[in-house]
Parts: sequence; structure tokens; C-alpha cells
Amino acid sequence: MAAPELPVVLVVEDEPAQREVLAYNLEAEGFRVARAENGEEALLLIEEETPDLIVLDWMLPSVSGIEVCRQVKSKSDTRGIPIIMLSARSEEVDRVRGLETGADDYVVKPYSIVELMARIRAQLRRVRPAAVGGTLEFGDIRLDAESHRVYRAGEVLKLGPTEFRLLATFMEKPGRVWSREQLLDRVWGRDIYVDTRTVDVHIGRLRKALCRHGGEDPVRTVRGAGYALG
Amino acid sequence: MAAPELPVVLVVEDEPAQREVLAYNLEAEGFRVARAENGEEALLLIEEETPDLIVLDWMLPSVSGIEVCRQVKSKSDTRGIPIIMLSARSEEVDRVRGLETGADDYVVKPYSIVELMARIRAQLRRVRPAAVGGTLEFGDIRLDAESHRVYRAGEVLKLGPTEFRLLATFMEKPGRVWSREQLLDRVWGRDIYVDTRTVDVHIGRLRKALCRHGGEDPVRTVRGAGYALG
DNA sequence: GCCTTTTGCGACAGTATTGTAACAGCAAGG
DNA sequence: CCTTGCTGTTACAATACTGTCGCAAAAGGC
Repeated sequence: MAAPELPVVLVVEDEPAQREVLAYNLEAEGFRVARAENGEEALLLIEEETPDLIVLDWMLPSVSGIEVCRQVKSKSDTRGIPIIMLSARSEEVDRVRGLETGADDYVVKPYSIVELMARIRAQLRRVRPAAVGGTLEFGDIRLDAESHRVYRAGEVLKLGPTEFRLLATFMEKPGRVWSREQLLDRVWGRDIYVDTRTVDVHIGRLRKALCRHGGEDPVRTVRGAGYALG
Repeated sequence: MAAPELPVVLVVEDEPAQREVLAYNLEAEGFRVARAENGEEALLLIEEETPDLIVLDWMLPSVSGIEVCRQVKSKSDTRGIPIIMLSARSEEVDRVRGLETGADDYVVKPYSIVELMARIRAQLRRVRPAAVGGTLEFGDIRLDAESHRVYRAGEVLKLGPTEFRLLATFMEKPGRVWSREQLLDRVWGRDIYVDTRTVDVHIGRLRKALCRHGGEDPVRTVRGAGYALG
């Protein structure tokens, strides 16, 4: 089964070798990696992929890292994306200025890959807790990825594995409408053949589980389109 | 019912393997794909299907990509269709010349499929924002494609699937007058047979839904021509 | 004003979509 | 072997949505 929505890390680095090493390590850690080799490409991918985190080289051809950072942090829909800046030691003079442009962390080259990965996880924990083993919340529902438990208004809910993944998918992006096909992809797996109506049945089971101890039904049916949370 | 509002992407590429890989990915993303293997076929399909976007190989037998591009961009009814040019590195005359012929973007082979998809979405966002999960605004009406919700002055409106697509179509080009036939094509689907008067009924329903909580009727009837927003 | 064409819209029956209970298969663990 | 818990499918009921019709109302044409 394809893991439910891996966090996406955008690596912006013009030096191919460094870019690939970093990408390799990130993928090994279970992240999805988007690559850009200059600022222009980066800005495009940021809009398109809305990565969960950006690793951004300071020095870039054409549009510089600083400029990318400034633009990301000035738009309301991307402001929340953590940025980790990379810079060569010789550019260290500008360290202070780097943080001033809004980068969330700052790592000096040559960096220890382990340390960088740690910082990446630290930033991601803030934004995508489920992806790194944390908890997701929506209204009075709390989903703890590590212990595989779901609470509603204090009570522990009993969910089957499928219902759990279904709910986790919804809670990653509250409000977003998922088609039955998309849910089959994410929750069941990319190349499994199951009837789309099966989704309906599991939605029903999830609803029952969520409301067993009272409370509104938080799952919304969008006729002709699919389902969403909230 | 197959969602008729899916954006159509025309892939013009003579090399079957490349064409199919691209088509596969596009379909996986939820686009409808039209295929052409030479310029002649392309021009025919463009007229017939009026795709929302064209991915166009530079080198093609008989009628070249450049020529197709020129023709598309010189006719007023197709000028708006974004074109993304593909070319092998060996043909890399240069990016500038690619864009000079009127292409909206230019990608060099071998390309990253992810990046190409990103660029495709970026272009589509300009032309069909609702189809790629954006949000549209007109006056005090806001339509969010991702959550499939429509708000007016803060209130959430309840629309049926057809009303939703109708409104999305209007909001993609506020002010544009759509004939009943065009609306049937776009909202209902190309080869559906329904009476044109059905459009009137749905317009009525959309109006009622939009005004339920007060406010002016934003839909304008253009006698003898069709309907428009604003 | 009067006639023609076009549009608005309530009503209704038909159709498509969704909710859900029931059932059978299956794997894990006694 | 039997439980137990979960899953996918099916069938049927409950709904929501759709398309068509018919007539009233409005908009032009002259």
C-alpha cells in the first residue's frame, strides 16, 4: 500500500551532486522529494506542490535563495511552510540577514547530513505531526499517529485499521473533498482492485464509530464528488 | 456520470512511448487526454475538441510543432489555449525562440515528469482554476474547488452538482456570455443529449440558491444569446 | 398597442446516488 | 476445531437531483 500522503520536501540546490545526496537521504527517511535547481523552478514547484518543507540553498542562479524565501514568506498561503536555509561558510556573514528574511532554520555547509535531517524533522513536527508521528486534531477529535489511537471528547474510539487510515487521510487536510477513487488510492493502495462502493461502507463505519459516544457527524458527503471532513 | 468538467489536455508527440507515458500520468492526475501523433492530426483535434491545454513536441513529421503553435496562436478562438513546448536537448535552439513562437512554456527533454506536470497545472490554473482546486471569487461570492464549497457573504450555500459546475464555469470567466449549447458542452458533457431549455431550469435553480440568503441576482440573462455572470 | 419570440419557473415523475444492514470470506489466535 | 474481528460485496431503502412539460411573464419588433 502507498503510504498515506507522504510529506513533501522541496530541495532547491543548483549543485547536482549535493542535491541528489540530500534527496537520497530524504527519500530513505520516507519523505517525498521535489527537486529544483534554481529559484525560478523553485517558485513554480512551491505553488504547484505546496511542499511541507523547503530546503533552500542560499546561492542560486537568477532568482536567489533569499528572494525565494522572501516571496514564500510574504504570501499568506505559503507563509506557514518551514524553510531551512543552506549556505557556504564563506557566506556566513549573512547569517543574521538570512533569519531576517524569515527562514525558520539555518544550516552552514559543509553540514552533517544527520544534523540536517534532525532539523528537518524538527521543523516538520510543527507542521505535519502525523507524518512524523505526532497528533492531528480536528474539532474535538484527536488522532495520535504513534499510538494509533483516536480520541473524541476524551473518550477513546475504537476504529479498525481502514477506518483509522481513512480518518487520518481526512485529518491531513480538513475540508478537502476526496473522490472515492482518490481514497482508494490513498487508503487501500494504488493497485488494489476494490469496488468504489466499498468506500461508502467504510465511511458509514467510520461515522458510526465517531458518533458512538455522541457528537455531530463530522464527515460531509459531497454528492457527485466524494467525502470530506468538516 | 463521468465528471464532464474535466480539463482536456492534448498531447502531440510522435514517439508512442513518450506519448503514452505522458498520457498515463495526465489521466492519473484526473485530466482527460486527447492524443495526436503529428501536426495535421493535432490541428484537427484542436478544432474538434478545443482542449484546455496543449503539450506540443517541437519536432513532428509533416506539420512541425512550431507551425502548429503559430496557427493556434494566430486564431482568435484558440489563442487563449496555453501551449507547452517540448524539445530534445539536441534541438535546443534555445528557450527564447521557443517562447517567441508564442508558446507559454518550454520544457527540454529529457524532462522530469513531476516538473512537467507542475508546469501543466500552473498553466491550467490560469485558464481553469476551478479544475485544479483553486478558489474563485466574484463580488461577495466565493467558490472553493478543493472543499467544493460556495460562500456568499459568509454563508455557506447549498448547491447541487450541476449548479456547482455551472457556477464554477461562470466564475472562471466573469462577464463572459455563454450560449446554452456551450454550457451544455461544458457543464453537462460533450455527447449528452438534453434539451437546451434544461439549462434555463438549472439557471433558475442556481439563482434561487444564490439569493436564498438575500443579495442581488448575479446572473444576467442575455436575450437571444445565453447567460453570464455579472 | 398587439403579436411573436424568448425566458422564468412550479410541478412532477424518473433516475442516479448514497446509507446501511446483512452476509460470507479470511486471517489470527486460541 | 471454534472464536473474534475485520473486510468487501450485495441488495434494497431512502434521498437528492435531473430533465421535461406547460403555462405565465417578459422582451422585442413593428
